[in-house]
Amino acid sequence: MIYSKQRELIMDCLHVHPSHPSADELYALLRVDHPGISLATVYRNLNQLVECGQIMRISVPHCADRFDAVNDGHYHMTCESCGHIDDIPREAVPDVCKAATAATGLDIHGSKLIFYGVCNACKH
Amino acid sequence: MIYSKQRELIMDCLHVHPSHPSADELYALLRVDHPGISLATVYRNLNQLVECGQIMRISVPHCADRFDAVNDGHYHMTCESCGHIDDIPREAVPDVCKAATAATGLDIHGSKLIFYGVCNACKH
DNA sequence: ATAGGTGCAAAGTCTTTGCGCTTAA
DNA sequence: TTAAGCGCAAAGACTTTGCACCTAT
Repeated sequence: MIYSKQRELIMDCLHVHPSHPSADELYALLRVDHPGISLATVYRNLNQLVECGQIMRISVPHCADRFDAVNDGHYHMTCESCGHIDDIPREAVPDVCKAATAATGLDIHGSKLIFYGVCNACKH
Repeated sequence: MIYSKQRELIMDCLHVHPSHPSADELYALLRVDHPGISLATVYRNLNQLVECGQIMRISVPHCADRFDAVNDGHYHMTCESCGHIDDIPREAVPDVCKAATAATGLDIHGSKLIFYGVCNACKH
């Protein structure tokens, strides 16, 4: 993967905004300082960065994908009230793949897990 | 929810085809015997049936939703090779919500979990 | 030099919605 | 009778892609 200024900007932006922005939100953020950047470029680079493991894709059914610069296998909870996404550490969740493999004998390679709930800000 | 012939047909079709069809696949199946049915009706009824808990929606990121007439909280594995969806019994997987709630103190209401792997037919 | 990246606009996929007509209760 | 459902076609949300130009190596 050869260097590109745009990819660096996207990576930086994700680091500065750990709020799990969507491609669109990222695009809006980037355009402030780089009005020439294109939404297609944002999508293309996000896909590349996910592909090579530098970032993490958060797929919430029926919502735009969100992205996380921290790719350490942690999980996420989406707030049903405000849409905010909380991080849930990896250690908080048992290894479902291992369990399902042991119980079924299936050849399971991975899984996607997303939690739904109410964030602390909305609870109060 | 008042009775509708179309909804009954959709429900029947889902029972006859436990292969977790998508709205489109269901539409194609239904049209064989009921050429007048509309795709919008299929979508509307599937949403209603999910809403009232009669069927289960299977959301695989970046794929059309699939539907399962058996709504007992079991899980699914999508085959990375052929797209086939295997059932994984509820008991095969630990209660991730309880674990995550205990570990984080967050107010977690539910979760979506999908497995990726290779089905037995493709493995051989 | 050339493989890969970019911006733009168009297209693609899946799903929902507005509307006038039909049907269950 | 009237609230709910239907079929149709149009629109919506999100994402990808084709193309001509640009840039890193």
